[in-house]
Amino acid sequence: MDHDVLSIGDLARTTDTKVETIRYYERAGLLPAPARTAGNYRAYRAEHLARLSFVRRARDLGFSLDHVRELLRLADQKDQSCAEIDVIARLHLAEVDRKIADLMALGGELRQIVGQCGHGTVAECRIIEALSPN
Amino acid sequence: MDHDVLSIGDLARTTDTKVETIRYYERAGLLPAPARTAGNYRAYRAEHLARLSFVRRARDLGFSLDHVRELLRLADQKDQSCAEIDVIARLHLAEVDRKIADLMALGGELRQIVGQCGHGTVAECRIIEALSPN
DNA sequence: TATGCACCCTATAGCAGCTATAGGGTCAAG
DNA sequence: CTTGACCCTATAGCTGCTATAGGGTGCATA
Repeated sequence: MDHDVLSIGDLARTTDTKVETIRYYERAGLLPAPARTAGNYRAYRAEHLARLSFVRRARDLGFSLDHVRELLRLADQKDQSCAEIDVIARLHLAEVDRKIADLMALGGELRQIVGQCGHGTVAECRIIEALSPN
Repeated sequence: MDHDVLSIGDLARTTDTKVETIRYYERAGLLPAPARTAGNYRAYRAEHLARLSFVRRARDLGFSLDHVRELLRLADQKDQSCAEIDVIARLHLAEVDRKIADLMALGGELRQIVGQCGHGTVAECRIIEALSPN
């Protein structure tokens, strides 16, 4: 009947996160430890839901847990400049772009290798040849 | 004076691989355990060098250790069809393409978010806003 | 001969970011 | 009063290495 209290399972369903992951985030310092019920169950409130949603969204955007921790800390200082937030986001974007470039180069090489396969025996396989030294 | 025997350090230098990684590959079943010297040092030969080079090349192309193990096994059956090799390579290529697509979508979102930053206070920060629920 | 140094050995723990297990306790419904 | 869904902690596992600790080997030099 406690309408503004959420169990860990409620929170998991609402944010599409596994229960174990939520407990892991707590241990990792991404979520504050909530109050406990008489039976030692975690009792979450709206603020926890907001915070977990923030974490999930940042994770979906590929930020590392370290970056998420930083972003959370900065987000709490409402009167400070958002310069540091901008830096983190730009750094992350640069890394994403770098990863894309790496994967595209790799994909190009792979496509070339795969395209040469003559579907014969292993002895004449161009893929194996491409992987072999000399 | 043993000219066709390589120490683990030699192999490491030649293939640009860390010594620990070579030992790890042996434990992981990617490299056969080589003969040992009187002093219990690993004594590698040309065949090990070739095999490690193959592994490195496959890893550079992003194949998982499981896939590399499979490729090694298949590469040894010279008279079999190379169909399975082709399947592994194509599967991997598909995964690379999928990752690129994911990262591009993510990069697009990030670029939009970063572009909106007005460089004011955290309270008005569009990045934080974009990460926050509601 | 001693000693220093680069190299080698094993075993084990650590990294990210979870996920899965074991072995229990809680709580509401039937 | 038992069943079943949920919750708890602690710990181990995953990938692909990398890094330590605590030793042994082998060669050159003082």
